[in-house]
Amino acid sequence: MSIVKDILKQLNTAQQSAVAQVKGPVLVLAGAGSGKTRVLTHRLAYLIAQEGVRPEQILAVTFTNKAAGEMALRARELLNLPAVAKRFTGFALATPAIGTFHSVCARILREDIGALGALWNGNYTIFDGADVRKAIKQVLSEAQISLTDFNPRIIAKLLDQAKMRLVEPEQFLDEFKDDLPPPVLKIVQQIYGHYQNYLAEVNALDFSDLLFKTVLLLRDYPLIRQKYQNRWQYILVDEYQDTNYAQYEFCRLLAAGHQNLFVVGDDYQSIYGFRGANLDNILNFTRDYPKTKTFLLEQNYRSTQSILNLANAVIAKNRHQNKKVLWTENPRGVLPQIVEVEDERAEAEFVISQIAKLTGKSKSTESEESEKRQTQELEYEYEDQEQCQKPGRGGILDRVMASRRGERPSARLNISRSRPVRLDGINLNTFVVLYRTNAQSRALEEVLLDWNVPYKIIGGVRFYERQEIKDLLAYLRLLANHRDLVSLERVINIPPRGIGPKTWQYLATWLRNNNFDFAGAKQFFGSEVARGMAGPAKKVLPFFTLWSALSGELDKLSVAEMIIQIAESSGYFEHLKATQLNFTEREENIRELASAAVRYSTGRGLEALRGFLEEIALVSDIDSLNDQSQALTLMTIHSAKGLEFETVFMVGLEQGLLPHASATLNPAELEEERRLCYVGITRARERLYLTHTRQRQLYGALIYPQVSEFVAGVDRKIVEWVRE
DNA sequence: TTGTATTATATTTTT
DNA sequence: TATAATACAA
Ligand SMILES: Nc1ncnc2c1ncn2[C@@H]1O[C@H](COP(=O)(O)OP(=O)(O)OP(=O)(O)O)[C@@H](O)[C@H]1O
Repeated sequence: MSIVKDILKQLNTAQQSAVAQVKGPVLVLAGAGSGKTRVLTHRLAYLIAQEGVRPEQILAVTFTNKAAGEMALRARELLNLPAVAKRFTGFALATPAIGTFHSVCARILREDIGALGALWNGNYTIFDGADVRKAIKQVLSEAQISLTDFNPRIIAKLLDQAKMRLVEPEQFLDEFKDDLPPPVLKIVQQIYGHYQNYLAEVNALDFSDLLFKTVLLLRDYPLIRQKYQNRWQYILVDEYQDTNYAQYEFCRLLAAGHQNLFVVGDDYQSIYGFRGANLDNILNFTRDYPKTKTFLLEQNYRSTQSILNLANAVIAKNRHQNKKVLWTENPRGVLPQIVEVEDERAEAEFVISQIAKLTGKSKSTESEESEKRQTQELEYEYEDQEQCQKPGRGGILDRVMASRRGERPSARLNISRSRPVRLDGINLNTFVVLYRTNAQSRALEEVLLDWNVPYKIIGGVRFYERQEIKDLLAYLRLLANHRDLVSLERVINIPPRGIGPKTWQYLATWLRNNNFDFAGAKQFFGSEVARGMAGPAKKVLPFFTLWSALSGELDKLSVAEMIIQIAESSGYFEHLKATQLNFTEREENIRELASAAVRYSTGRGLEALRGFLEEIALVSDIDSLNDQSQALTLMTIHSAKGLEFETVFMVGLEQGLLPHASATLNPAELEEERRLCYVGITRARERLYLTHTRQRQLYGALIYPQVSEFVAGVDRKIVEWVRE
């Protein structure tokens, strides 16, 4: 069969053997850029084309939604199927289930959470961190526990850890006795129990619950377990080194029968320890699955020899890891540079001037020298320029950034050595700036703005976290799940209806005592008002009238229409106009939310609404990254996982930043920081610049950092040390 | 109840 | 340094 041949043709022999190992557990353990993701994608296609596996029998788990989309697209290409724009939105026939752990679990729970016998149903709301903290506060105040003694942030973190370790409230005392002193332990356990009850009452789940509850379903309910074990005969998992215990159990339970579990990963790249990732999942895979066939991929296709040399030198200092060989046939390339600059602004200016030099837009002598050093790969950058001129349709974030950039389509630069340089016509997408903390993006942003360089920031304050967006989403969430008290509290007085804490307490209690009967509430408060009763009834009645009108229209309107309908009929737009100086911008954002809804689906009713809300709850900023919009991308090293760029700038290579100050004492955390450094370095295909400053503004104070211990003292044969 | 002013507080990475 | 929590006046 020629399709199968084509699939295998694009792989080396080691990759081919891994792809063709159809049955049983398979571990692909390999370094950065060795084609792990490629192997996973090709295996997906291979199973269908060669083995005749029905697509819907395959589950592929990726680390981001974006990776899921790309994998689906690539697999269809390999199978000669026409591309479809549609995303994976359910467990459809004739398509494999491809998604993140969270999105796959969210869908399982939509179908089956009712089986748990608690108050949750398929319309559940997904709580983000802010919602969780509000819920915890509510629980604390009900239990009369002092907020100052038990910081909701810290509680949230503990409960998150518990769930990632599959610890239920009853087991909390045993499992966390080494982590907390006894009196605290006892109280946190109580809070945990109350919190879970509260979530059930308001029909909500937090991020960790998505996995936690799914694993409980699979573990304790044989019929459900069998259903999914039969549904997915083949399970593929990318980035396995960053799975936590709950995810490990999820895979183990699903694969328990057929054992067709195919995982790929790189222990050098485990960087999500703070999210419960357990390196031992991958290191002990062969012990947990004795029949495992292991494949090592040792050829790197991404980076130049010079970049790999540095990467290997950095990671060699770690102890808790498998030894791996990584080589490449790629050209030696230019040496990575470690550049010392004055401060964080100079850091940003270095990035800009270096881009100008590399793309030959500068006439300065330095740039000619550096041009001479370049390898021939630069050529195709120029070819790409023309095609990439038009700014892409892009996601929400692109639009937001574009509007922030204003009307200036081209970038005019003044390099510090005074010659004006234009950066237009340059494909900025081949560059990326990586940093350890989001806060570092601020200085970069300022300088880029000064110099009119188009940029986009991944992470930080996200579009969906803007106030007006959260307000509108709260209305939508309430329509999908009217028990969601956290959303109700948010919108009950927006726009202002004269409802403060007292009336809110009264209303919340009434609803909880009356089974969240909104129709009943409207009647009850209506009759109170009719009887001429003063007090809360008069204030809350308009809200219930609004709610009943909106929910009556749910089936008639698309999500986008509903968004506008809410903003208009609730008086939200007017409220913005009356109270906000930048109300046009905020109104624009709301209309942009509506466009996002259209892009998701034009369907009507609860089903469409639920899907849209789920999508929004689970998107990460990185999902909006596309290569069409012409802008320099800035992101954390964490977000860059799995990506590659021709030129990478890593900024802030300093003690205290990378490794981060909070990790320098603990050897395990220090190793994770070093892996983070390794991940950053190995994103680069051709050129790599690591910068560090002589002085930097940190939390208001001026500090004089040392160069990062990860690169300090690296041989001049491996890196070029530069002082600006 | 609402809006503003002051003060405290924590500043790593994210689904 | 920013944001959140709190206090107080209108
Ligand atoms: N056999 C091959 N022939 C040519 N190019 C390949 C081959 N295998 C992988 N590549 C290329 O190497 C690069 C890295 O591949 P991929 O992203 O799959 O690696 P990875 O191991 O998942 O990397 P990482 O662990 O860093 O995320 C990609 O550009 C890919 O197209």
